[in-house]
Amino acid sequence: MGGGTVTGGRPEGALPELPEVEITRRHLEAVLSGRVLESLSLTHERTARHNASPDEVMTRLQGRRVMAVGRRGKFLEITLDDGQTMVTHLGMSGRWAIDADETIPHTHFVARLDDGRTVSFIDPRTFGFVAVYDDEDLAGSGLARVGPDAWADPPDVDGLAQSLRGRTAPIKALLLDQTPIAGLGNIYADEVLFRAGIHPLTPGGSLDAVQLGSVLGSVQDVLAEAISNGGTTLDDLAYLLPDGNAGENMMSLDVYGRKGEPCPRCGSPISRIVVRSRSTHFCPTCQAGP
DNA sequence: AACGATCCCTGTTGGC
DNA sequence: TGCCAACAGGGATCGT
Repeated sequence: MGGGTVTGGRPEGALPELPEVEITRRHLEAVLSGRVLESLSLTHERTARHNASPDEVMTRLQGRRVMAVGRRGKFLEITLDDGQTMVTHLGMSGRWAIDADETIPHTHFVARLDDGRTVSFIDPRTFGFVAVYDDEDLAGSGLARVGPDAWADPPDVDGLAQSLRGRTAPIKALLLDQTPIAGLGNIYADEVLFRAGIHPLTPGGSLDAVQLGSVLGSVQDVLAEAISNGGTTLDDLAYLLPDGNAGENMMSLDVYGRKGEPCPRCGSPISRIVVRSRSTHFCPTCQAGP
């Protein structure tokens, strides 16, 4: 067990990426849509860091009705009835829980709804946040810099080619950048490149149309599988779905966290390198070097 | 502009 | 056994 550590060559911990955020969105949508936020409790300064203070967040949310729960990349956008938007990001260790025990450690935010239910934000490492924006705030926020959603609004080959043109950074780094395509994190970026047969250090701008098509197809395959499996829980104490269950996608990971294990396609030992300070797993045979 | 480095943060672990 | 440095990573920010 453990958060973000390596044991026996297998990293553990929670890494909320697009599938985990999408599953969270669906749960929150079911509970929040049409409901009024009656009472708020935001008890951690850092969780409110995108606003002036926790008090400001609570005041601006108080009494608002939820109109819609959307998602772009790994950001959740909760549209309110007065034109404001509540934006939340799970960071590394954040999760939303429904009707949870409010004494769970690292519970930084609780909203009680007009039907008596509650939604809680639990985030040990506080990389996540809860923010309230008006339109002007939103335009200057991190959400405004996020590119097309990898699942709901994926770019086509020409669009991706255009955003990668001339880029010399490794494709792994560009997949994590959230600008060319939004929603992939460290796990699924590695899985996508494995399925596409592309070495993670390949300069992004050097990929041809066939390779970009393969990347985009792999993105859809990897995300569809992860969502249908309920997301990836690497650690039964870390990432949990809002209903408290664990995702079952870990068994479907081909390369992430499998350094030294045989490639599921060719049997070569999986390699681990570091790209942009992020652990990167690939098959040296199936993903020939740049 | 593009790219890389640095920082934030905490639970867990491996080394001593 | 116990202490503690090292490690994991998304996004913001800054320097080159």
